[in-house]
Amino acid sequence: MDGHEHLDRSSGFFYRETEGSSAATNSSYMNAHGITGTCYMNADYVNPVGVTNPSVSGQSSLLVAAGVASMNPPLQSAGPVLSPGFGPICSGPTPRRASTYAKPPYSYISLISMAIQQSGTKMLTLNQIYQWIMDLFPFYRQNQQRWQNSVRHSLSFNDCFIKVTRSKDWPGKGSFWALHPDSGDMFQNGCFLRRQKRFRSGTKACTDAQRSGSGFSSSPQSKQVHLNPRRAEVVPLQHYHYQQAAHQNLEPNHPHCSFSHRFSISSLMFEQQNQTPYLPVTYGGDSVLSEQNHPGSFSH
DNA sequence: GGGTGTTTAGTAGTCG
DNA sequence: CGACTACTAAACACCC
Repeated sequence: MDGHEHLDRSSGFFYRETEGSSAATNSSYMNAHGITGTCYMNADYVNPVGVTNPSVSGQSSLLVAAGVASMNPPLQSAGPVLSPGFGPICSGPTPRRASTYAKPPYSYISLISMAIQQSGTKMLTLNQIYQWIMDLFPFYRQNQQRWQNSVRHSLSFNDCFIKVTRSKDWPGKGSFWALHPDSGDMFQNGCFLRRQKRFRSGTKACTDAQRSGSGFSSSPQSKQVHLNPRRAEVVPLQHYHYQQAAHQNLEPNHPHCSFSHRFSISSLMFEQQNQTPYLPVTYGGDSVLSEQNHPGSFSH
């Protein structure tokens, strides 16, 4: 954190201290209650700066569905900041333009999960995850060393992420990272704001047999699988993820998910499939999604 | 050498 | 209040 920006994980709101305010953590909560600071809602997370490709609308719809952003964030609005379709979120006394980007209300685990899930191959390299996060959330274009360290830590530390090592036939830097097949119910109601429970590999029902025949061979003592690009091109795991997601918490009609949360991946997928084609955002010619079928071709 | 991956430690917020 | 979760920092090893 910057020491000036604070996330209220319970509400999903992000608070920014006014200039000159103390960096002490206590003051942030005074701000959160509207005493001295300004409350920003989701529409402030993504800024169109650097977005020049009109195809961004597709991604915008996805983000709006997630409650993340409008591509026209009310940075200069004088009244209460509105969340798209959800009414006033916070009515701080002196809303002011954000000098920097607000931190998204997602944990790193959420961000990584979203990046992986929305990728065509359901697995990304570390650098691809970095890029996805930075492309969607300008906040993360700063202090990269700090949050990228946290991302690496999250990938290693959390059992919900599995490392897919490259085969010798597929050389390159770094491994691919995928979601554990049984990690689908981590997020309450599919909401990415906060995990319902921590995924632990000890509870996993995914066996080596499930992975066998899919191009993956599992290392029994680690959360590592091996990718054989000749054999399966990760498609089976991809399907497995889709089915897992669709029939677990990601399905709006699932008994454990009686509503479609606006921060849920189901909302993202619904928007993507039924409203606006999910076109890649292009920054400097690099496409976030253009390499969906070519995970190894993503380079920056 | 830089990127990647692992691990440990400390701190803080959330939840039951 | 304790357990859990998340974030951050740091150190270290490995690999391309």
